[in-house]
Amino acid sequence: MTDKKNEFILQHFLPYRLVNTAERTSHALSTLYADKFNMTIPEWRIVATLGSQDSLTAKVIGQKTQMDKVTVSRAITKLSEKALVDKHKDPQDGRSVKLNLSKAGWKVYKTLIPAVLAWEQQFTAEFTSEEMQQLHTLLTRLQQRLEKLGH
Amino acid sequence: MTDKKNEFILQHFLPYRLVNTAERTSHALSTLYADKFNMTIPEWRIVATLGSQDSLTAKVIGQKTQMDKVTVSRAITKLSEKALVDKHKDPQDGRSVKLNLSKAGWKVYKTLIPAVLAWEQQFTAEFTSEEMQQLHTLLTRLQQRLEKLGH
DNA sequence: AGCATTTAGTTTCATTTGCAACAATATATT
DNA sequence: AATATATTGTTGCAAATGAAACTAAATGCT
Repeated sequence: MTDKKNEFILQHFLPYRLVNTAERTSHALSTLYADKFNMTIPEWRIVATLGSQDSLTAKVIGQKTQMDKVTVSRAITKLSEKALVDKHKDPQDGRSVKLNLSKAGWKVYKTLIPAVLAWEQQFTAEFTSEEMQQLHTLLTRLQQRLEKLGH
Repeated sequence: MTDKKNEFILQHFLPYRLVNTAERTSHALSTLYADKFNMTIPEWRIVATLGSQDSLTAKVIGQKTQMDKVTVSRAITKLSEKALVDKHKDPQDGRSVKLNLSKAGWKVYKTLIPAVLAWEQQFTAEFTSEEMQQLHTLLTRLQQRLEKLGH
């Protein structure tokens, strides 16, 4: 009988499982904003962020969404080209650009939010609210742990 | 007083939280195989997979690791160039290639596994085994849910 | 056997991504 | 005030990625 005690199984390895679940979730969700609105993840995140709080700079959006400034910059350029966000210079700081959802951007936002919330509802339909609470707590603790380990 | 009940907050949205936690975890872990061994995620996954079960085809590896066949193909090419895996034609099927870790591949595997397990240990150090069990169960159920929803 | 269909893996192409270098502006130091 | 340093955002470049087209081999069908 071979010794299985020390065997490493990728499919049981937490980082792999996290990434795999996240990727599949993300891909499933993306059909909502990609198929209908031809938006990428960064674009969706920016629209979602500006929807809750208007007039943010690219920098702040990067901090809030944890995205690289290059990613944010490029997504903003696209959203601006699509006329979903308006850019206007910050009078306080000539380097910054303040961003707002345009009328069309708000329309997309107001369509998208119910859709993603409905999807999340479906996704978590079999979880009790205690289990959801558990899941969120565990994710928070993992993130805190990452920070403690320097990431 | 503004109505906050229906406000959408990206940072509380489960898919975002999953992806964010996973990305950060993955990035943290990648220092182990990227910095020292100059390996990508697909390469690491393939080495890890071949370490537990030898003589697999690219197709099987793709199924086990949930990676695209293109990704697998390219990672195998690189691993083969680096002489970490040996390719040899399947005598049963001329289209398939059977893959094995080379001597050097095993050496990398034997170095990497303890390192990633140690890292996982650190990462989850503050979780009780019940909490780990909970987390794994929740991830499994999310994945089952994704499948049920067609993903 | 001969032809169509499926399958394993590779290549091509277009897109995404991140790091590093950069330009423009703001802040700190002297 | 002048110069150095830091910060915001963009661009260039190189690597990673995935969809679709492709090659070669195997299987199914007549």
